[in-house]
Amino acid sequence: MPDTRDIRSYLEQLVEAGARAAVAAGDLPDVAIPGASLERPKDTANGDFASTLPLRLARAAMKPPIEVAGAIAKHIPADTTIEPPTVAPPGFINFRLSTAFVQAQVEHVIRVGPSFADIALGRGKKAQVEFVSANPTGPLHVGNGRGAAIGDALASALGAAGYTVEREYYVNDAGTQTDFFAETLYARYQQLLGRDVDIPKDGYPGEYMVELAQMVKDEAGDRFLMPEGEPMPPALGTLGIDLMVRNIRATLERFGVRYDHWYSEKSLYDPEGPYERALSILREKGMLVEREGALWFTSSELGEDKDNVVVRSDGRPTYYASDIAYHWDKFTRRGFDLVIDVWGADHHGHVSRLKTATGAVGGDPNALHVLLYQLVFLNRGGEAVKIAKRSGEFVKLDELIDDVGADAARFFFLLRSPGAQMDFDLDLAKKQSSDNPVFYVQYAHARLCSIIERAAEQGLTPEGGDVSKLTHPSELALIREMMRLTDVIEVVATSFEPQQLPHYAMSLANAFHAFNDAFKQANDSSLKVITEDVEMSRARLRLVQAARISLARVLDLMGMTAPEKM
RNA sequence: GCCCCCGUAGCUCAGCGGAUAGAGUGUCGGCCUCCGGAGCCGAAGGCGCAGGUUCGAUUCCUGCCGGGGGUACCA
Repeated sequence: MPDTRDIRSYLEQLVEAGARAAVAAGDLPDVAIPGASLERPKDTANGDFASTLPLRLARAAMKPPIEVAGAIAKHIPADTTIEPPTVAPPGFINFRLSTAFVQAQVEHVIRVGPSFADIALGRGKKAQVEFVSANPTGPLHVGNGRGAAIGDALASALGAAGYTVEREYYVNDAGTQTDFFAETLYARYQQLLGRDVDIPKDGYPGEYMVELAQMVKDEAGDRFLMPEGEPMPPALGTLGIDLMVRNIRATLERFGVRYDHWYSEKSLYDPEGPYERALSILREKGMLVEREGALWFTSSELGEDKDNVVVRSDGRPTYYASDIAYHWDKFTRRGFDLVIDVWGADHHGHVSRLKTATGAVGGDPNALHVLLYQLVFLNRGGEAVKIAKRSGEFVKLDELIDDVGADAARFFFLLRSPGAQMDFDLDLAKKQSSDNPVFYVQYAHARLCSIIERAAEQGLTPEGGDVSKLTHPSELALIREMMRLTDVIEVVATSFEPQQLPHYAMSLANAFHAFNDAFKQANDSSLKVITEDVEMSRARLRLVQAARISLARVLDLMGMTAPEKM
């Protein structure tokens, strides 16, 4: 007997068996069967699953699709998991799961508990999701929050899909921007100590740099102050980066994101490290040439629109070189089977050449997925707010968390597909905080908990409940909605677009609310979970328990809390 | 110029080759002697334009028109 996890493939086998039997019986000409083509009808009136195989087969079989459907349906073996399949124009074969099968899924959910809806898609494979990875030259802004919500949920979904997943933050603690950051910090630091200096032209004008300088001064006094005209002490830059990374890490923890690795860009340049290894591979392949004093990767020979500099004329490696080394490390040294980089859309010009270079140093470009999320346009009551980091004016992720909370912010970010630009009205987000859809979902979870608690006060528990008593349409609809989580996880883990999660969560919460209020609609108190009928109550409590498990699972995948009370 | 993303309900967005295009919010109309109304039920309202592929296109392809982003020896 299949369960929620494998019902789809089970039905596919039934369809294919039916098609083969139809051919064997002479009801269909001997044509190639392209697979069951099973999908979920939008309208539940058409059943739980539908096969469009007849529509695809019609031409080759030289019969109208509806006749093909009839021929196949006739030969689909009788089975306890489904009702007899029906045929619908223009040529669908519709399947409705048997009530007994649907009811049995309540027990399935309770049995597997927190791992409900896990699938085997990525079993035995290692996946890495790298996300946020903002330069540690300033606090995280709202746009970084979108990347954090997307990357973390994606990692969770991949985990549910069977992958061994690592979350990684790539810390840009080397390179040009780091130098500008250090010089700005030193300028601010000198200003605090009474020196009349300007911050560098390409530096970071934000007010937070003054606060950072103040922190340094508080801790170290004037220890980093050099005589006028002398260069700044390198240790100050390192300290500044460390403080910033700590700040970023704290923000992400407030946001509910935990990384497995914080990968230092600087470490790429260790002796015999990824940088040396990756560049030597390119050199051996004859893909590095010197021109105009710089070292170029001849990427145009691999189909890129131009060559790209990997080592500047002053001898320092470019960001591109770092990324080549970094991705060599991901694939060759660490052996990930699937690598996902979550980037802001402003980096999109970099995608193609990164894939090309990754392939050139021995990685698998097809296993590298760069997920671009479009920028977040902030406004306050309709007036645009710039988030350009270097102008110094941006809204911090911390402020957003203060305003609307981590759960609401995450839910909101996930709701939009990464590829769509999103408007975020900060005033509205604050105002809406009580009727934000996030509360709708969490409220459903809290009520599920409170029903179980209320029942327990009356000595009622789900134990021993007989799920075959669950026959009301709202009960069966709720179970069917729970079962759909398996599909959702598969879609997210293969499309890498996590917006399905919040949409599903709302749908599941709605199915619960409808179930929970059914007695009001029908004006029939015997439809309540807790009624005089003890056996009925136990059965419904069993359903409530399973629904709670399902809803908690989606919330967890989205990185949100599942409150027992609100 | 070239490249990428997006034009779906008043607004913010799902839907990614199938049967009557969905949700939230907003508007209108119902439902509390209720296990928490932060709820439920119902109504009105939409695929930028033009071709093409297909049995079938909101979905894939081409062009056009809008909006945004990229096109550094920045990251």
